[in-house]
Amino acid sequence: MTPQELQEHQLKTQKTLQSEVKKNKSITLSVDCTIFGFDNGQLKILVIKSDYEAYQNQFSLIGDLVHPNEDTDQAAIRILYERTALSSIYLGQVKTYGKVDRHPAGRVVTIAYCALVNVSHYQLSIDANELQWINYTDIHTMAFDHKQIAAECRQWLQHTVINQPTAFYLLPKKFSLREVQNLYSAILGEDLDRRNFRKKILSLGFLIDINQMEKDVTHRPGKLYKLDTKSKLPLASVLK
Amino acid sequence: MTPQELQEHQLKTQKTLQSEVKKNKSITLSVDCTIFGFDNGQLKILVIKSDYEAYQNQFSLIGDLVHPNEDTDQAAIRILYERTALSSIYLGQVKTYGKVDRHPAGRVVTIAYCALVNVSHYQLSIDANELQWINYTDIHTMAFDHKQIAAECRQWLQHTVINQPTAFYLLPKKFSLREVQNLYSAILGEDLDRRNFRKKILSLGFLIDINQMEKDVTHRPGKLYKLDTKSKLPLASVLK
DNA sequence: ACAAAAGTGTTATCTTTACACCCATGT
DNA sequence: ACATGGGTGTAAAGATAACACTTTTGT
Repeated sequence: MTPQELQEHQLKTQKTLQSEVKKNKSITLSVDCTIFGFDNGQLKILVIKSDYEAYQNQFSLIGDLVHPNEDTDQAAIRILYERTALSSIYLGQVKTYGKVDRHPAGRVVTIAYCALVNVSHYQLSIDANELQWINYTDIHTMAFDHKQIAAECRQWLQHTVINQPTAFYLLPKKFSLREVQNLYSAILGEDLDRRNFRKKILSLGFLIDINQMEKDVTHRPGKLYKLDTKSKLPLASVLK
Repeated sequence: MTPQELQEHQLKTQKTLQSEVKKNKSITLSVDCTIFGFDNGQLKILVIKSDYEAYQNQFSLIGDLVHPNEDTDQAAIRILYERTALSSIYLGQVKTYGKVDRHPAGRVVTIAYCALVNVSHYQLSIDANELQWINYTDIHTMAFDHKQIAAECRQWLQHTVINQPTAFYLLPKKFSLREVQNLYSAILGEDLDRRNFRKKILSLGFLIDINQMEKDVTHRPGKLYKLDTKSKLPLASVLK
């Protein structure tokens, strides 16, 4: 999809959602994705300005209705692809939100997914889509129940990264240990002891020293590492 | 609801589900509960014989459609109440299953919940409902994707009981440490060292020695304990 | 020279595991 | 008397946490 097509699609989707929901006498199902990125030492999420009157000027997560002939996991993959043109991402289902009054347009139950993308791979169509990255810590209010959803996705992310090497989806292919530590620190929301962190992360055995050094840093360059591809990341169950 | 009413409700539900789904052009939403119990040293789940031709003589989980004007959490509470007449149970949402072809009647997306009930409180309407408890380890096949759902609920249970004192919902109010250990052992699927287990569980500080002993056991009676009600169990987020 | 982060080990504390004997009750 | 599980402590191993100095690079 070109940026133009994306924009048209998006406008159509957002304009028609309300009427689609209203004419549906039963329950409408949607997917909302909390898309995390990491840039400049900050944990970010990708959001869009809501076009609902009731939520004017508030941000909402990236979502869409699930098509009747589409797996819900596939809907999450589609939504991400439409917005980021990335297909190599980590996707996990987090929780389903089903309160009767959670959506002003009618009865919409939404399945929340968490997505991890590498911001340096992601360059596309932000302007065309009016999407933007905001610091997770800068979120004060969001449209619908999206603040709660984002918060639970963040908790999910915290659990995930301490059990599996999934955080690396947020980093470029090559990275220094400092970047890894800053990332974990941002996700977990706490400072980490540098020596202990390095010992620990190296002892887990999935980082490979690629014999290169950082460049263009204003201090002593650190070694660069990559993730051991043999250490089979659990490439999102939903992407299997 | 009386057992008779329950039975009528159930028959109606099961007969009409197929047509309700078929006449719905969009997506139908259901809730399926994996209801765990603990009896005779065995981890059990409550199941019902499927009345779908394709799944004749196979067991299925207890579930129902979500009503259009009903929170999904409330639907889970309702389903449990209809089947067990218990409202003091632990309920947690586990995962949503949304494959297009997962249900023979059409497009049904189901939200899986895990429920923990105290079998000794539960006496009601099993015959009337054709419900039965089966050993978790005896499950070989189930209708639909229910075997997978039950397996993921079991994993969820394993994670839950090692992080929170939720397992006690499966026990009577008074219990011996042996019963607690057997329960954990059944849930986790591994043997546990008796001395270490006792030290650990007592050190967590939520068990209270009630100065009573077991009766009617064929060996030296053990002390009985109860759960400290001050240790605020996270009474299922969905039950708040 | 200075600022900034890289790189590196040791010690104390806590947690986990492994393991064996005597005791109380019912049959 | 015997069978069954109750009740108890200690030592070794492993994991975690706290902590400071020298080195390399860019400005």
